Amino acid sequence: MIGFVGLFSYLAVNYLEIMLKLSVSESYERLFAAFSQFHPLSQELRDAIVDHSKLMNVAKKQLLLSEGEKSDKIYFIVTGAARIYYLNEEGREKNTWFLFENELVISVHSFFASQASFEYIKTMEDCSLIVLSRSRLEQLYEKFVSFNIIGRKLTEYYYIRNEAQANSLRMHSAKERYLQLIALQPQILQRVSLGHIASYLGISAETLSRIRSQL
Amino acid sequence: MIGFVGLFSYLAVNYLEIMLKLSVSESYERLFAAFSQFHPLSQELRDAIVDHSKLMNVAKKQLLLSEGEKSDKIYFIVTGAARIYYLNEEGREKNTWFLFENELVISVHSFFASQASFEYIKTMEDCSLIVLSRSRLEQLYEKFVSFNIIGRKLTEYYYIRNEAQANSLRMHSAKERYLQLIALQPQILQRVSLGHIASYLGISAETLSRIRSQL
DNA sequence: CCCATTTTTTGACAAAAGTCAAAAAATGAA
DNA sequence: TTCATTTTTTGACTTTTGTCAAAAAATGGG
Repeated sequence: MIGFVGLFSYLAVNYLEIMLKLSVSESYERLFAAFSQFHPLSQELRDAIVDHSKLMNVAKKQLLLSEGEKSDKIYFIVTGAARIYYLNEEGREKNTWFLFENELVISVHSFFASQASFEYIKTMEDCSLIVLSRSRLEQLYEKFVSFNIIGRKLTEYYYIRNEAQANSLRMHSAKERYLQLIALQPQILQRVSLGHIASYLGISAETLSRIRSQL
Repeated sequence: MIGFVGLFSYLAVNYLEIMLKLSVSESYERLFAAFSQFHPLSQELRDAIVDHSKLMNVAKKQLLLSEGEKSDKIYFIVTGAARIYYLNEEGREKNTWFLFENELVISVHSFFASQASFEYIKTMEDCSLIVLSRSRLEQLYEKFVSFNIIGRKLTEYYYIRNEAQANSLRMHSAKERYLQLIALQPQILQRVSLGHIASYLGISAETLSRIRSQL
């Protein structure tokens, strides 16, 4: 009897996963939707993007980039979540970004400047990702000049977010940063542990716990 | 006798200023040199940039942007220096960037996102600036699609710098940030007061003074 | 459902940096 | 050069956040 229940729940989980899994074309539709917010994409460009990239599934807690490597891939998260972190002097992980579905993931310093990375990228959940190598991306920029419009605007968009985060670290106390986070991204609390959130906010887990207890 | 000395030194200063002042074409050559590091510029594009922009001289301590305004101009510093700052809750100026010759100046949040600015831009020295409005810049992007390549790469370049600064604030102590600054930009100490540098490093002037005294 | 593992909380104390006030030093306009 | 103004330094004390250790709570694989 227990065997049957076990088998049933196993099948049910797989069924759920199949239900949640997007087809290849649905996945690319999401990428194109994200890109076309900035500038329309020709069918030819869409086809070239599909040709040059690949869709892959990655389990949770898998490294997409390690310190010392050169980041030569850009990821679009179709489903799932990832985080970017570095190791401080004592070897503790410090998160700098959390990224979710419909967002692009790179290590900025490493990818844009072709330098060895000082940061790590790791999935936080099972992910479906569209992966494009740096060289393939550059080929697309060369072949489709108007793709540079999208590239420019996407870069501007992530730049703004980066600035906002940097300014938040400069301008606000730990408590204000936490309140800002739950006001602007409340879903993050459902998907990310408090320890990870604390390091993202630039504070210790203990300090975050104390901030939360006095609210 | 004192009158003559005074007159002489007055003339000498003016002579120096004239010597240092660049002609219009020399000024634009500097802009083009900065841009062509990323991608060659056609003569047609160069002409259009000259047509769409203007060269202006601004005295030191003049505001280029105030809080609440929409930043709709991008500045290229031909000569001089500027700083970006915001006012904290107590109304104190906090510097976020120092910018010098051959660098572009915008308020990222305001310019890219067309939002009212929370920051100020002020010259720190007499400046010679090339000014381009946002709408003119967009016209250039539309008319010269390949200009988007330059725009994209420039945005990537400043994005990297912004990330590096944000990471420096996150990863290093006040003392480390100061040592990094004098290692990487020693000239900054000659041109910017310690009070301004302290707020740029995210510390009080007193803390910077103590860091310096114990070196 | 259970137990090992991970995460979060709490307490006591330490370290880093801020604040305020006053003195010292540097700057710059007449 | 001189004097007023601005900038920098110094001392005493406070605040914020970090660290270490241990307990409590939550999670998740078998």
